[in-house]
Amino acid sequence: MMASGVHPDHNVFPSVLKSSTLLVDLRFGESVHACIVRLGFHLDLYTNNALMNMYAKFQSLYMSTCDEFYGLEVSGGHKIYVHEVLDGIPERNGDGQSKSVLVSCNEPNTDYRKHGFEESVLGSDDNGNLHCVELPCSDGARHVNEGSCAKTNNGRRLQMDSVRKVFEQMPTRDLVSWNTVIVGFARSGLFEEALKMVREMGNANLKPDSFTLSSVLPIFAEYVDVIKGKEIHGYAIRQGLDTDLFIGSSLIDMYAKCTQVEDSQRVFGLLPRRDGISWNSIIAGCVQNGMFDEGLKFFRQMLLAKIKPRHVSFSSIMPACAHMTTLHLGKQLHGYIIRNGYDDNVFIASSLVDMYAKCGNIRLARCIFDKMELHDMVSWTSIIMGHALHGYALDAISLFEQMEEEGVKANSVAFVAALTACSHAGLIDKAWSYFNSMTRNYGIVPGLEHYTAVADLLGRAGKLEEAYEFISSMHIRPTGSIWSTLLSACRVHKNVELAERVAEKIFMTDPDNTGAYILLTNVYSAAHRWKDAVRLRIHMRNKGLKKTPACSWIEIKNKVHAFAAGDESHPCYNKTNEALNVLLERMEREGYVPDTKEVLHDVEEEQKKYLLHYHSERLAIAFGIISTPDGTTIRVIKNLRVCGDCHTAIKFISKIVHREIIVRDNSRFHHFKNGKCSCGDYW
DNA sequence: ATAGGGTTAG
Repeated sequence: MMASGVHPDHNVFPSVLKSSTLLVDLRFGESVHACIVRLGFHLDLYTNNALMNMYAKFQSLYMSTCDEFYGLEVSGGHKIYVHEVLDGIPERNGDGQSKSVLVSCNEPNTDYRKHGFEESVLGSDDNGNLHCVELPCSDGARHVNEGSCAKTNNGRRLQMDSVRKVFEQMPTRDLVSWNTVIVGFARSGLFEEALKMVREMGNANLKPDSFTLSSVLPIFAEYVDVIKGKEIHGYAIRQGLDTDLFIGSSLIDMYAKCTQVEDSQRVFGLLPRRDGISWNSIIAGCVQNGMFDEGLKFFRQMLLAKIKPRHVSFSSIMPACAHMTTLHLGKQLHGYIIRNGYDDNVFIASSLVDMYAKCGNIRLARCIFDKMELHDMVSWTSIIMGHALHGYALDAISLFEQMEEEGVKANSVAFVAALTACSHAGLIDKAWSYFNSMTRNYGIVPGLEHYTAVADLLGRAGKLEEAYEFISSMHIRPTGSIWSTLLSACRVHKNVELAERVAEKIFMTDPDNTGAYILLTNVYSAAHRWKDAVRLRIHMRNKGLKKTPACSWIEIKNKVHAFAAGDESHPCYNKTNEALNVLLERMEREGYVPDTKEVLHDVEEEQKKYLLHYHSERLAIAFGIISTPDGTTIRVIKNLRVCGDCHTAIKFISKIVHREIIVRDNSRFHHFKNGKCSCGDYW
């Protein structure tokens, strides 16, 4: 059209700009922008709105490829967002050891010095929300590394500056103009600037509409600020917008991210109409809050409502299968995923890798991982954690190294996986090197998970005092759960004195911790301190604390079977029992001597043997053996730690029946084959 | 010309 000499009118440019947006062609868009200015259409409302939309889309596209955009997690659920590295600001010390960075935090009045930044050199900027602080770049720079800043600097803000410039030179602005800018800021993580625009919009006598609200709500979801989120909800109700489909799903998501799933459900229940996204918001909301059954229930209801699951639905629901270790469900979903051609999606593939690993099939997990075209940090982390979970520490470590070679930068979760691998294999030196490198070179602040992995490792390796010191010197308050890992190590290494000290720590914050009582009782029994063991049992009974019976599950032909010691309700109980007796006889002939030390002393020795032998995992294994004569792998899911005697017993069983037996306890899978376990005697 | 939901963590 231009070549033929016809002059474009103001209707042309919005379409052309939309094309450059969809073609992801920034340079073309910029030349169209030049053309607009040259022809004098830069005062046209629609054209300007389209221009801003284009620049904002490029900005969010850039942000979605930039992992560091979310910034740094600091304690208490807060995050520091690194916005950009400022050039041209004189370094205070002049020794090249610091860099000025623009940051903000979702916690007001943050003392950045606490998080490894030097004191603020400029204070807040004119927005009142961004802070210019100095980042020491020496070895002491624990919280940000230069790489993340440099990457951030390349694209961050540049396109949003263009949006702002267009916005400022507009003669008139309508709701769409404001909404476009607000969405742009919100999706680029410049939350405070987005909120500031909402306030200014009110000053310009424009009322936020459904577009505004559904763009602003995700900010409060990210901030985990349910108070502000509720204010928006209230405003939506007053405007009669609370049943809007878009606002509805952002409300569901906001409440769920603030752990108030009941409110999510209420909002969902009041929606007059539901599409795939509203369904997915409620499903994801349940799953993210650990309500797996509820999530599955909604997933089924969605299918019944004839809403076709979208690819997002699968990555939302898969973690439910992973956590509940329902392999048959996961497999069914996998089938659906393949039939719909969703299997090339990174989110879905990663969730499948995780699901198969958690359900005990690391080979399939690896197979899916190897078939993926692109590996991102999450898929790497899933497969590393999978190998760690199965005790294949060396594979996990070599995968971690491969990840780094391919230029994928580890984040704090990836380090949890690496440290967990080390912990399960007793690789102390390797673990320390990861831990130190993480804090020094990656700027990651160790969280509870990292500390737990290291403490667990030290404990398992018998370095009990060192573990005690390590936990005591953490920069965050130790929780009952991290002390529990040490208590359990005290049981393994039979250290009564330390066990008492550790249990004391646990009871200080959680006097009703049943697990801790049981562990301590076991320690006393193993040390023949019967009186103490009994005293503790009586104390527990007086407090009304009951031991939850150990339970094991096994999946045979798509059906889950549960076994608990002393529970005779399974239809095949008698046959299972018989099989177990035959097994015990053969085991004893092979040299198995039951370790009855931790069983209560007031039981006859012969009876102790049987109490031990009718442990839930052995019932499940016996059932697995008689139900699958074809010799396939037996996979048992157990809800407690596999104790020392179980470990020995299952080794014998695997040798006698010549089968691979995989047993999962709370923390990992043990692979038994030919009388050996993948984790050796190091359990 | 503008809007909402997803994968990894003892």
